[in-house]
Amino acid sequence: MERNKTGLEGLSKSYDPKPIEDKWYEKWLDDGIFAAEPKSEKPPFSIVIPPPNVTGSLHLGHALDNTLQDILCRTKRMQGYNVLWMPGTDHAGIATQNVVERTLQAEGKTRQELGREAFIERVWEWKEEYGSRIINQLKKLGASCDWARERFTMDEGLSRAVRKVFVDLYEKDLIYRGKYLINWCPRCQTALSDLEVDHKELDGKLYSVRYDFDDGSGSVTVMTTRPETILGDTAIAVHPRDEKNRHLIGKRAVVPLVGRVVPIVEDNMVDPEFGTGAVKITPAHDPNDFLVGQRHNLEQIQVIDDHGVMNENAGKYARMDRFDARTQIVRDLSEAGLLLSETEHRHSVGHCYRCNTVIEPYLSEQWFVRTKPLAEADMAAVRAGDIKFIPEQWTTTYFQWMENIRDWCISRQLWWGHRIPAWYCDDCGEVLVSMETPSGCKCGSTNLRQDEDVLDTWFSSALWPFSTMGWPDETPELKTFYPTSVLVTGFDIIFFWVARMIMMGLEFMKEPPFRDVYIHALVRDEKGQKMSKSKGNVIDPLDIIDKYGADALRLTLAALTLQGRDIFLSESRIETYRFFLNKLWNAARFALMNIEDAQHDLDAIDETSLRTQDLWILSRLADVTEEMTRLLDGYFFGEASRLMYDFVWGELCDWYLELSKPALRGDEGDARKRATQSVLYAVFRDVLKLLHPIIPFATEELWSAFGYTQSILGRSVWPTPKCPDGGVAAKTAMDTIQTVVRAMRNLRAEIKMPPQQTAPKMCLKVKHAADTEALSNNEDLARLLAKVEAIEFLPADAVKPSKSISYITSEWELYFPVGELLDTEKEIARLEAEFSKLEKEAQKISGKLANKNFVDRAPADVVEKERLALENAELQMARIKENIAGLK
RNA sequence: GGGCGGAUAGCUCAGUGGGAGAGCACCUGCCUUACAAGCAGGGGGUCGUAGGUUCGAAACCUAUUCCGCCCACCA
Repeated sequence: MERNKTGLEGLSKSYDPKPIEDKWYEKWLDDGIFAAEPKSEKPPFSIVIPPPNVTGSLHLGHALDNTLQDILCRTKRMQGYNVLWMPGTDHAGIATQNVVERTLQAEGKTRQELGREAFIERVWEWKEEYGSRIINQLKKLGASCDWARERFTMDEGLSRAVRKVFVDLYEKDLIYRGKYLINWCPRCQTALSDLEVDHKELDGKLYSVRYDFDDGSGSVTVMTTRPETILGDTAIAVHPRDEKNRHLIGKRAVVPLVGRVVPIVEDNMVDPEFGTGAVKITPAHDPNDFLVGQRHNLEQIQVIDDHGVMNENAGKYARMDRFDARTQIVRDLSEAGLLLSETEHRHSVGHCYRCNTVIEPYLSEQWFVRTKPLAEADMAAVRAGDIKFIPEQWTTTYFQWMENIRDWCISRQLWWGHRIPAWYCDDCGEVLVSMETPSGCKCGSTNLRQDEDVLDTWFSSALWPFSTMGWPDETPELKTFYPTSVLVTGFDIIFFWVARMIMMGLEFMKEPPFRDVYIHALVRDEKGQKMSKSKGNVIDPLDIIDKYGADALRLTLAALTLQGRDIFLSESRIETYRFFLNKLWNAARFALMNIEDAQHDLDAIDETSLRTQDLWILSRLADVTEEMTRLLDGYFFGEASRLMYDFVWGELCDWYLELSKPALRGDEGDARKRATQSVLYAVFRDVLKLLHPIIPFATEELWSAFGYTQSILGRSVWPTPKCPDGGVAAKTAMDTIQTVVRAMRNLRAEIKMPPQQTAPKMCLKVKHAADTEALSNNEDLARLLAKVEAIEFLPADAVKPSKSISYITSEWELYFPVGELLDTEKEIARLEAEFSKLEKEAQKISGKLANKNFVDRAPADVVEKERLALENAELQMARIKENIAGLK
C-alpha cells in the first residue's frame, strides 16, 4: 500500500495550537465531514444543541456542554453512525430585550419612545450583528455541528411550529386565559413563570399589627412582613379548628389606616401555631391570600401598580414606591399605637431571574398552559424507561418537580418574542386563536386586535427537538433523527427546558424527544464558587483557547467531568493537560523521526520479529481500546480522558518508547527495526483515533504527519481491540521487568549514583516463583532502563556478593555491589526498617489466619492469597535477616 | 419544611466488600539527542464523628456534625 509521506518537518519542537486549530477547522468544513444525511443506510445518531442565547458570549458552561456533545458526535461518526448535531440559537426574550434596551438607554432613548415596530427592528439588527458571535466561538472550540442546518427560535419555520402548537393546545383546552395572581417584575414590566423567580433568603422584619373590631369589643393581632399590603386587606382568617381563635369567626375588624371593615373568616390555609393564629388577607397581593379570597368570594383590591408604586387605592400613600410606603406605613401604625412589635425575620423573597428586582405578586390577565395532564404522560415515559437520566439521581429531582407542577404562565408583556396568535373582536368580545391572522370575526366585525403579548422564550425552546427538523411538515430529518439519541445539558435547566421538551415532544410527536438525558455539572472556580462577573472570578474560555488552545480546554473539561460532581476549574489544571498535549506531540515526533526512513510497508507487521515489549504494548493497546469504547459509550468522560492520559504517558512514553530505542537505532538488526517501526506506526494510529473525539485538532495534525491512508482522521474508522498472540504472557513478563527495573533504579538512588553514570554490575538471584525466562530473555531491557552495564544471574544457592546493597522480594534478590561506597550502618538501618515493616505486615496476616472465622468463611482464594502473602513476607524477612547478619 | 450531593495526602479529586491511589505542590538527583511543558527517586493520610452489618468496611446500613445545591403557598 502506498503510504503518504510523513510530515515531520512541519511539526514544531513543542506543541503549539495556534497554527493548527483554525486550519483544521476549515478543512473539516471544506470536507463536509459534519454534514448529516437525511436518508442513509447508516444507523442514526442525533443531538440537538441546547441553543445558546443570541445575547450570549461563550462561557465555560457552554464550553463544557459542547465539548461533551462534540466528543459523542465525533466518536459516533468514527463508529459508522449517520450523525446529526443540530446547531442554533435562542431569541431569549427578556434577556435580549433587556440588552437592547440598555444600548438604547446609552443613547438616551427608551423603547416606548421608539415604538414597538421600530424597537423590534432594532433587536433584529442587534441579533444580526451579535447573534453569530457565539456560533463562531463554538467553532473555535471545535464543535462539529452541521452548520448548514443552523436554526434560530424565531425563524419563519420555527415560528410556524410555535403557532401550531399554541393553537392545538388551545383547542384541546390545554391553554387557557384568565385573571390570576402572577409573578410580576416591576422593572421588566412583564409576567414571569414560577421558575423565573429566584428565591433569596433575606433579613426582613415581621410586624405585629392590631386590628380593632368594628363593634369596639376588642381586637385581633396579625403578623405581616409586608405592611404596605394592609391597604389592600379584605379579610382576616383563622383556622376552623383553632380553639383559641374560634370566637373571632364572624366578627368584623377595621383595617388600620384605611378604616375598611372586613370579615373574619375561617380557612384551612392558616397555621394556628404561627403568631396569634390570625392572618390578614390581601387577595390582590399574595398568592395564598388570592386562593383564600377565591374560596370566600373576597374583594380583590389592588394597591400596588405594575411599576411597584402605590396606586390611587392606597389613599395618601398613592404614588409612593412600595418600599417607601412600607417605611411610612410602619411609622404611621406606630404613631396610631397599632404597631405592637417589630422583630427580625429571615424569609425568602422572590427576585426576577433576569434583573434581580423584587417580584411583585400581581393580579392580571394572562395565558397559561394546563400542565397536569401533560406532566402525567411525561412521568409515565420516564417511569417506563423511555427516557433515562444520567446520572440516575436526577430522576428523583425531576419527579419531585413534576409531581408538584403548577400551571405555566406563558404570556409575557414584552415586545421581543413570538406574538401570541390570539385576536380579540372589539365588537362582540370573541377570542379568536388561529395560525394565520383571521380576516374577520364570526359576528362579521373586522375590528380585530391581536393580543399584545409574546410567549415565554421557553415555549419555543420546548419545541426545539422537532421544530428544528421541519415540524409540522413530515420531513426526512424527522423520520431519520427523531427521537434524538441524547440530550446533554446542565441541571439548572431540567425544569425550564428538559421537562417541557418532554411534554411537547410526547404531545405532538407521540415519542419522547430524546432517549438519554446526560446531565453534567456546573463549572465553578478553583474555590468552588460559582463564576460571576461581580465576583470577578470568571474564566473566559476564549482567553483559555487563546493561551492554551481549544484541545487543552476540551481535555481539561472532559477529564474533570465526573458524573454527578461539579467541576472546579483553575488555570493550573488546564496547564496539566496542556503538558499532556505536549507529551503526546513529542512522542509522535519521536515516532515520526524514527519511521521517516522506513523502506518497507509499515502496515505489515512481521510477527516473528516481535519481542516482549512489542507484544506488551499491542495487547495493552487492545485493553485500552476496549475500555475507552466502553467508557465513552457510558458517558464516562472523565474516566475516558484519564485512561488515555495514563496509557500514553505512563505506558507508551515511559516504557515502550524507551524500550524501542535500541531496535530503532538498528542495534537489533534490520528485521527488528522494521518490526518496531511498524508497531509504532500501528500504536499511534489507534491512539490518535481514540483521542480524536477529545482533542480533535492536535490528533488531526499528527495524523496527517504520520501520513496514514485515510487523509482525514475524523473520517477514519474507530479501532477494534486486537490482542496479539502471546500478548497475555508478554504483560506478565513486562510486569516482572518493570518491578526489577524499578528496584534497580531505587538502589542507584540509594547511593545517589547520578543517572548518567552507568552502574557497573547488578547481581540478580532468581528464586523459585520468579519468571526466570522473562528476565533472562529481556535482560537487555532491564540494563537499558536501569542504566546497568551488566546483570549477573546468580544460582539460587550462591552466597551474597560482598560490599553490596540489596533489594529483596519473595521471588528474587537483587544485589548492587557498590564497593567502598557501602555505608554499612546506613544499609543495616535501611534493611532493619524494611524488616520491621514486613514484620508488622506478617503479624497482621497471621492474626487473620489464626482467626477461625476468617479461614472458614472467607472465600478460599482470599484465604489462599493471605497464606501466600504471609509465606512471602516470611521468606523476605528471613533473607533480609541473613543480609543484616552478613553486614555485621 | 421536603429532597439531592459532598467530606480520603498541603490543594483538587479517583477509588461501591479483601493490597489507600493520581495530578498539582513539596524534598533529592539529573539539560540522559522526542519532550526541563521533561526524566528518575522520595516524604506525606487513625479515609468527618459515633454506632451497626460482616471473617473482613474508605466502600454497605443507622445516627450525627459540617459544607454545597435544588424545591416549597416560611403570614
